[in-house]
Amino acid sequence: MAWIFNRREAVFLQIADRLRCEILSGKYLPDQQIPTVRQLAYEAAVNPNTMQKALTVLEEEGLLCSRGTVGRFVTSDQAALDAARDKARKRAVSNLIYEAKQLGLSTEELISYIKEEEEL
Amino acid sequence: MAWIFNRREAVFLQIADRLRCEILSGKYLPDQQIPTVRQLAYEAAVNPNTMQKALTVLEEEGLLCSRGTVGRFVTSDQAALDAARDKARKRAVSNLIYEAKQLGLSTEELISYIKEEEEL
DNA sequence: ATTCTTGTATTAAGAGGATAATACAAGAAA
DNA sequence: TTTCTTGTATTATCCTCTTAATACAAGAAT
Repeated sequence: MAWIFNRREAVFLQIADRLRCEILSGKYLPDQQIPTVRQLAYEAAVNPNTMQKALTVLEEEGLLCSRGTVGRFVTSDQAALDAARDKARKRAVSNLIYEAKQLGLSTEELISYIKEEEEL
Repeated sequence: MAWIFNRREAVFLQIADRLRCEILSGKYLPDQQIPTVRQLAYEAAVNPNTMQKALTVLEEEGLLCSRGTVGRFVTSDQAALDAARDKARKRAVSNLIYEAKQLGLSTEELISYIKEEEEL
């Protein structure tokens, strides 16, 4: 099934976000090969160029590395993966707190909203 | 001071978000006049066209309305404002929870992260 | 050795967003 | 009435993103 993208952000960045999440959440293990550019592009239903651009982002972040013509792999650097996971979490939380403040929500209100949402 | 924008999303959408927050958080009261297009564009340090595009978004949402050549005003429809506030809050919370799940964070972990962040 | 598959690079075309520079209608202010 | 200020519209230019269509080098598979 084609991946879903919003029209606010560049697709290649949304793809990078999604793949980063998948890597950090363990869908792909350290040193594991990921699907080819063409395969991923087909799955996401985007142009191969767009997929490659997204993969380049993750490569520059040190999460993926290309092994010549063999294929592309998740880094084997466990520490780098842990650091990236921590960074992503902190960023997500900071971002929500920022948005909540913009809306005039206190931390307590925010937590109660989250608990409410949880029950659905 | 010039407003700060990221390069991921269209500037006019970021402006709309910011102004929406300001309206919903009470910076501008119902029926109150907001600064002119040109003034806001100057403050944000963007092209007047870009500012107008953002204002049009909020107009279509029913939060702002233009009174001919007099200027632009926050809606006097208190119910509409309340509804928009509620919608914005729910959306922000849902969004964080979604992101948290993507990262493999449980609701409990998320709340503890928020409390941590609060203490900074 | 030959073919396949891999990542990678290039070029062109089109869409959307941002800036710039105006222009205009209409109510407010003088 | 005249001038100012308001929102609004128009046109052109530039940049980024996306798609499309290839092309190529190099290791893998045969």
